[in-house]
Amino acid sequence: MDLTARTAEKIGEALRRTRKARGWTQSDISARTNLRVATISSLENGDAGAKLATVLAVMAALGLEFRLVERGGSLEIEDIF
Amino acid sequence: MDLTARTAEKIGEALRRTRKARGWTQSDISARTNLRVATISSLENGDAGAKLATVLAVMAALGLEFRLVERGGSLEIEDIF
DNA sequence: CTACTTTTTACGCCATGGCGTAACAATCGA
DNA sequence: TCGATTGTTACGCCATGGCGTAAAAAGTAG
Repeated sequence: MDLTARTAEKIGEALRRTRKARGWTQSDISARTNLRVATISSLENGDAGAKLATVLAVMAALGLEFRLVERGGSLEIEDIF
Repeated sequence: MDLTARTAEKIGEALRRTRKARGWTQSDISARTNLRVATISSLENGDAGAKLATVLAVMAALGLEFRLVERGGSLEIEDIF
């Protein structure tokens, strides 16, 4: 699980994929973040208008963090192994 | 340039650092994104209420992209070299 | 097909982001 | 030190996110 994203859609997909990988429902995330299920849904569907705080809360609940990397960026871990 | 962030503050710092590294002013970013200088300033200062679209626009202007990685995650590139 | 779970969408409401514009503060070069 | 560039903050305005609540739609197990 390690996803690159330049768009809200990609971020949404990454969040949903990670959530599913955890075997969690949007309701689970809701409980862990105090965000409504509807908000989680909107975010996973690529709402670019979502607040940064919302994204960060969901990411924290999923145990994820952002890494800001140069586009077309540096050495990939896959390039080594 | 490769920064990890779990908070709006960290993201703001990363954006500012990258912008400086490019030798650009907030006005330059403003021109490339159609966001006001004030908005860039707010974002760089860690506004968690900023919209995802705003963050993505600035990142695109800086040639950055997000990578969603597991927290305390996998092997760091620094661990290898 | 049916019942249950999960996700999506809607309505009214309040809070706030980002806009234009502008002034103020801070940083920097000569 | 001073003028100029860069960055921060403010005001009024409009648009919209996220809230509570609720219902509809989609997905899943039996």
